[in-house]
Amino acid sequence: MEFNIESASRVPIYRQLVAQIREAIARGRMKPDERLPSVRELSRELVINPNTVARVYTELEREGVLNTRQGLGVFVAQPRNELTKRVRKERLTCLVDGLLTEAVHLGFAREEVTATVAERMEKFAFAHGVGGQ
Amino acid sequence: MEFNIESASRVPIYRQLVAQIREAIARGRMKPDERLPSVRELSRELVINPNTVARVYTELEREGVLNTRQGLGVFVAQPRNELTKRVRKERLTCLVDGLLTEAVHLGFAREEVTATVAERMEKFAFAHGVGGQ
Amino acid sequence: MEFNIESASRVPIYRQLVAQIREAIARGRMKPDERLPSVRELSRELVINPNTVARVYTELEREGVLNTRQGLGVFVAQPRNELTKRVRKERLTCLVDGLLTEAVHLGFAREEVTATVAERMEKFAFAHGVGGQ
Amino acid sequence: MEFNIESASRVPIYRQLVAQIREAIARGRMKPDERLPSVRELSRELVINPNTVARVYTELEREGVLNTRQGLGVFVAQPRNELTKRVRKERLTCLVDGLLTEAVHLGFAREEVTATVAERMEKFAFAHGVGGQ
DNA sequence: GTGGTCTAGACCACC
DNA sequence: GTGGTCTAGACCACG
Repeated sequence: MEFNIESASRVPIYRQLVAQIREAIARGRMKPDERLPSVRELSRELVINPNTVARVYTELEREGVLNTRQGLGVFVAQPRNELTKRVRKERLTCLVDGLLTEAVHLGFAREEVTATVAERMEKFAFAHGVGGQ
Repeated sequence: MEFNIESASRVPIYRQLVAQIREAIARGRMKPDERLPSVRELSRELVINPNTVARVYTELEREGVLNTRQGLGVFVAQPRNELTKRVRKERLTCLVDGLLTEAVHLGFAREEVTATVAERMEKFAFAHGVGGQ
Repeated sequence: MEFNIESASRVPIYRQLVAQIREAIARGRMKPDERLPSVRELSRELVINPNTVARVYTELEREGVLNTRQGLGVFVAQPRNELTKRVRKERLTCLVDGLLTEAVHLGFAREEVTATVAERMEKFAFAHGVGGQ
Repeated sequence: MEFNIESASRVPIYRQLVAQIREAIARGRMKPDERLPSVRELSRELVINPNTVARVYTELEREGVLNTRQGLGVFVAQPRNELTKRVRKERLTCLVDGLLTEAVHLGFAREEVTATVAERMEKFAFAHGVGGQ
C-alpha cells in the first residue's frame, strides 16, 4: 500500500491517513488480517512523526477497523457490525444528503450523480446481501 | 427558513449554519434572490454570537452561494458554475468515493446505497439536462 | 467532581482518569450537559501533562460519553445506545464471567456475590425499563 | 482442557491464557491437584512461544493458583485464602463497581444485570457457606 | 524488533 | 479563554 500526505493541506495529517486507510480497506486493496507497516516504518516513509502514525492506528483500532497485536504489528480487522440498523441508516442518509447538496451546488443533474455512483461502486468491495440487524 | 443549531455538537456552530443554508438551497427551500434574515435577526433567533452569523454569510459569499447588496441585505445568489467540467467531475468523484468508503464500513450492500441515493434525490432541486462547460 | 491519580500505579494515568469519569457518570454524580474542567485546569489540578487529559477527553468523546464544543469546553453527553442488543449482551456476559471468576478465586460464596451486586447497585444510576433494540 | 488463543486480539497472549486457566478453575473444569500440560506440550498445541507459556505458569504460581512440583509438572493448587476478609471484600466491591459502571453505560436496566449474574453463576464452582477469616 | 505511555512545548481554530 | 494538532524524545511492555 502506498499512502501520500499533503502537508500543505488544511486537513490534519492524521485525518488524511485515516481516510486513506479506510478507503484502501473499503476498496479491497487491503484485506482482513493483512499487516500494515509498523509505526516507525510508516513514519519514516511519510516523513512524519511516529506519534502521528500511532494516533492514526489507535483511532482506527477504536473504530474496529484495525487491530494491533503487541510486539507483532497492526493488522486489518475482520469486518464487524456492532451498530444498530437504525444508527447505520441514519448515518448513510446523512452522508447521502451531504453528497447531494454538493452535487446540486456543483450544477450536476440527477442522471450524472446516479451514473457516477454506479460507476465508482464497481471499485469498492461491498458486502453481498443486506447488512446485519 | 428555519435553522437549528445543536450546541451540544462537536461541529462548530458556523459550520452547522453553513451546511444548513447550503442544504436549504440545494433542496430548493430557498430560491435565488430570496433574502436571508439580517445578521442581527438571525443571531437573536438562534441565540448565537452575531460574529458567528457574519462569518457564515462571508464564507458563503466567498463561495458564490450568497451575495450581499449593501444596505438591502443578504440574498441567495443565482447559480453559477465557474469551475470547468473536469474539476467539477473530479470533486464529485471524490465525494462519491468518500460516501462509498463509509457505506462499505457500515456494512451496506450495493443495492441499499443505490436505493438510498435514489430516494433522497427526490428531495433535492437538481438542475435539468447536463451541467455547464 | 474530584479525581485522584495514583502515579505509583501500574495502570496508565489516562486509563485511571477514563475509568473515574465513566464511573462518576454511571453513578449519576455527573449529569448530561454538565461541563467538565478544562484540559488545562484538570492537568494543573492533577499535576499531569495537558496532553494526557486531552487524550482522556478524546477517548471518551469517541466512545460517546463526552462531547466537546470548540472554545466552550467538554461536556457530559446525552446517553445513546448505538450498539446492537446482541453485542451489548455479549459484553455484559463477558464482564460478568470475569467478575465471577475473580469472586470464586477470592473464595466468596454465591450469596455474598449476589448481595454485593444488589447492594452496590443502589449507588448507580441505572436506566429504567429495558435498554434499546 | 482446551484453551484457545485469539492471535487477532489486542489482549496479549499470556494474559489470554492466564484468564482462561483462572476461569477454567473457577468453573470447576479443572480441579485441585489436576496436572496441566507441560510448557512444551501446551506451547506446541497452541502454537505459541514456550517462553509465553512459562510466563503464564510462573505468574499463576505467584498468585497461588498453580504450583510446580519439580520434575513432575504443574498442578492446580488447593484453594487458599491468604487475604483478610476486609481486603477481599474491598476487591469484590471494586470489581462489582467496575461491572456496574459498564452495565450502565451499555444501557442495561437493574433487572437485566441481576438476571445475567444469576444465570452465569450457575456455571461457576462457588464454595459453599461463607468464605474464610 | 514491535506498539503504548508520558512529557514538554509549539502553533492554530473556535467563540 | 477553550480544545486540536504536531513534533521530539524518553521509558516501558510484548514476543
